[in-house]
Amino acid sequence: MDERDRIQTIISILNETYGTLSWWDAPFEEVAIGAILTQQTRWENVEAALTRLRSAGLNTLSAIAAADPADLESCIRCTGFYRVKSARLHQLATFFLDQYHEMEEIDLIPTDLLRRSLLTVNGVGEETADSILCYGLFRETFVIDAYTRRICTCAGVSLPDDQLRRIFLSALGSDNRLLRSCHGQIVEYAKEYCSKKRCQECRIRILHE
DNA sequence: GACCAGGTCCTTG
DNA sequence: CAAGGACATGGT
Repeated sequence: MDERDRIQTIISILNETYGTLSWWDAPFEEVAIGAILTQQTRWENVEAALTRLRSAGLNTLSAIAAADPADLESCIRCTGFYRVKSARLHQLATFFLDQYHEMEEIDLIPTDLLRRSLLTVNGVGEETADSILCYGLFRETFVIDAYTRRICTCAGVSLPDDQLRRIFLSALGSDNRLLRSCHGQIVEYAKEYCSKKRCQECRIRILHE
């Protein structure tokens, strides 16, 4: 059983377990903000920060670009790394506002070009870029994060991120709905079955044989 | 009180 | 280039 087969099997097990998932359904700007805030951070803490940002009227890119850093920091403190993240939010916001004036302009940019462009923003790495592209802009890409790696390792697949991404993409096809569903399934499954203590119940582990 | 969380950047060897 | 550290709060 090669890497590709194992990943195909992972996908089948996830589909049997959850069916198609609707996951991280949020407006583009909140996806972009959340993608930065969730770096190395539990989602519950990100939710709390998003709530604070909304109350403060700082849940849009233009508001963030114009905000006093201290205000931004106080809203996102609960996500940790708040000084770094405040700077990253500001950089991402000004990137979008400087480069594109309307969403229609963004929609015209091919995905790989937009991806490379996002990666030039300080504070935006591969995972953050793919999250914004996949969940915020409905593009054809796939998110490789700690959960994806953990599940793959469980299945006996250890490959560099870029190869994992290629294999998942070719296995899943170009439907954005399926791409986001699969990554959502991975997160749900990893949280439920691949935590430190109960990795025994993980069906994906069987692929080791 | 240690240890980890849906990363990324910068500095060293 | 690989490895190691910094960034920081909140939950187990």
